[in-house]
Amino acid sequence: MKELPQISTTEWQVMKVLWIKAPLTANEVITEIEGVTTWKPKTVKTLLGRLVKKRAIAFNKDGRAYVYYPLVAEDECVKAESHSFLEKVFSGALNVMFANFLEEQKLSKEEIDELKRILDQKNS
Amino acid sequence: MKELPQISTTEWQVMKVLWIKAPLTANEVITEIEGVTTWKPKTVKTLLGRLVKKRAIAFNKDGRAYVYYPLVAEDECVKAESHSFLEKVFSGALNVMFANFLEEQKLSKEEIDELKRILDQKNS
DNA sequence: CCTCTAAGATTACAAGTGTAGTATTAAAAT
DNA sequence: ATTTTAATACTACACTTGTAATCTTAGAGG
Repeated sequence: MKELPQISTTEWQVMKVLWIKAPLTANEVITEIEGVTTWKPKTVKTLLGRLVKKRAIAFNKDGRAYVYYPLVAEDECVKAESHSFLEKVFSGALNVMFANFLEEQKLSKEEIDELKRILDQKNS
Repeated sequence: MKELPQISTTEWQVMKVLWIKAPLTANEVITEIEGVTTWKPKTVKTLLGRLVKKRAIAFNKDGRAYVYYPLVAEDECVKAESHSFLEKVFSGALNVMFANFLEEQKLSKEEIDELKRILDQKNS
């Protein structure tokens, strides 16, 4: 189990496209990101650079261009973020968190049924 | 519906004691916090000052001492934080988030049953 | 009244973040 | 071979955050 770097909110958006579509060149990442944000290309490059420095991603050279890929696993990062959030907001109380989300959010019948299926599986 | 200030991780700890026990003097907050962290008293005072500046809390004077109380509601803040987290990590996909938490975390049978009860209520 | 204490106010300071712009340089085009 | 392009590298810059220390001042104690 490795040390996970701290990944900021904007960096998460970059990681998410890399987790789904890596390997990607900087320009491909920029194209993907432009669908979702209003960031300038240079901003995305900065984020890629910072993620490299943090060792969250790495690249291979293809001529003058870099082709990026993740070094950290998505589920590890998701787990770490989730833990932080749960601690920060709910002091670790998972059931309180669930109850809260279920209160606030509207779920379709299908989603509710899916969650109940998951719970049933856990129960056995 | 008011604008919620940005509340940092450390500031959340202070807010949590105020939400539970306000009104509290700075020293009372410090005492509460000392049970949970290793922060120096001055650190807590800084956080109280920042929260006042952000208008997350306010105070009344009692002689030379300030007595603090929250200006923002806990459930509003919880909701906002939860939304940010859900967006950042799960791109807003609530069911994915649930499934993930249920995968990772261990829940007692009682907790699972409680969640199912909540789900049943939502379903009707 | 004067002194000391302790409360709040101000200052510190490096690292991280959001959001790019400018500089350098290698490769593509002509 | 020289010019142009465009990719990466460096620089910017204000704000937030974590983590306090020092300064100022109003009461508490004598």
